[in-house]
Amino acid sequence: MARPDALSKERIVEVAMEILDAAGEGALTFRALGARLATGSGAIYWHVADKDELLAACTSDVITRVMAGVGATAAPRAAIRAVALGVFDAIDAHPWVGTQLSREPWASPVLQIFEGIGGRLQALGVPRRARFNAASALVNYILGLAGQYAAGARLLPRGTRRTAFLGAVAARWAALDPAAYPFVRQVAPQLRDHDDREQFLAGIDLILAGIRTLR
Amino acid sequence: MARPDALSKERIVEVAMEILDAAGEGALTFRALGARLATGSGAIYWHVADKDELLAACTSDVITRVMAGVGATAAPRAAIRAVALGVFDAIDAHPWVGTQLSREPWASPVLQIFEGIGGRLQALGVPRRARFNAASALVNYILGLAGQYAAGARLLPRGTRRTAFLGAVAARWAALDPAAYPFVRQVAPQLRDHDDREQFLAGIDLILAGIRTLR
DNA sequence: CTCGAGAATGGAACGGCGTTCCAGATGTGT
DNA sequence: ACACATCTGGAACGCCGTTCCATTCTCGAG
Repeated sequence: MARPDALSKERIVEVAMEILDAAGEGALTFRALGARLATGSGAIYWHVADKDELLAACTSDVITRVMAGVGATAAPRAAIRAVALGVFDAIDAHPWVGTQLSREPWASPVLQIFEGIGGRLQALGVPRRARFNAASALVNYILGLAGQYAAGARLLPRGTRRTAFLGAVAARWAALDPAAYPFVRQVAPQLRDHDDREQFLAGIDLILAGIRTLR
Repeated sequence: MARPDALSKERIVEVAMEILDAAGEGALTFRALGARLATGSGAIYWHVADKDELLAACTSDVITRVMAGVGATAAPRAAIRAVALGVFDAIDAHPWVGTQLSREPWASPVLQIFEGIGGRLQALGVPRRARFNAASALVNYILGLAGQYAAGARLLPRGTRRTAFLGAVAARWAALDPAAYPFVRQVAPQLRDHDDREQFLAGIDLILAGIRTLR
């Protein structure tokens, strides 16, 4: 043991995240990983059970850091917003995290988010019975965005300006059948100009406003 | 043309849905499809561009039927709930729809849902400027559930009782570190006994309550 | 009625994937 | 120094989506 170039789960996860960030989810294969680590794919399996475990470890890494960053924000409303924004920013920086969160919602990262949000609901004055539903609603909303954002990243030709992309989609929306899609046509201009992060936060605030009516 | 056993996109989609419903997303391959249709995989490509298009066609089929079923429900709040529940029930019956919705949120089925919800917001008294965000929040929430439900279906050994499964997860939640997961431990019993559909609807109502504060 | 062109078919072949297998290298305790 | 467990790396397996192409089928023009 203890060769200087030794393989380890940590090193594998580290390189896997580099590949994911640099080239997207499709580029992470055990062969690519082996090449980057100058080894064969078989060696990797000594440290990692399978691809699912590897992706879970990568995701856990990111989300654990996010939750640590939120720390002990005092005000419960601010803390919930901080958790949500932390997750949003993590997905923005690493779109593959979005895929993973919505693909394995029973895994530890989602549980951490659930705890981070649910734990502040009592302080918000939410009655005990309603807390489970309230926390689920917030987490569901976050996971919905996670999947959507990851899908967008999958679609975007690497490096495409997001504004150009939104403009193209907005144009397609505006060209829809007015009889079948009046609402979509109406909001097409807002799609072109909207800010994802702001809209995400507006949704969180909407749910928080709904939660306040439970008191 | 017009042989009695002729292949067609409709027939392919129909059989694909049978496979998806009977054996899950993993079982849908062009080879399996070819076997069921008594043809080779090459013939299928004459009618369908690729697997993505095939899955999109299957999903579109399901969601179009859902939206038609909702029809012209008069009261806007009831209509929004009907759309949401229709989507929920469709995913419950065909979990692969959940995967597909959250994997391709820019595609037509999600747009139909978006229109079906957004179109009623004006009648609900939501100010014009807030409608885009409100509709997005509801759709995001629905897509979050979609992904989660599909993930659950992927995990469940075919035919496992859902209650047994929930009991097992609840037990795992109850066994977590009390210092790190106080909230999750607290709600574990509620997870065991909760009804997915009710909880989903409670989330919709929570967001609708939040939307009402916008008036 | 014939027959050629386009539509449609089906099965072989390609490249790539996750995963398994195993012969060998490497470092450690005795 | 030697046996042994740990660890490595590359070949091989069985799938997958997709492409390719020789063949069959259908129908309208001559």
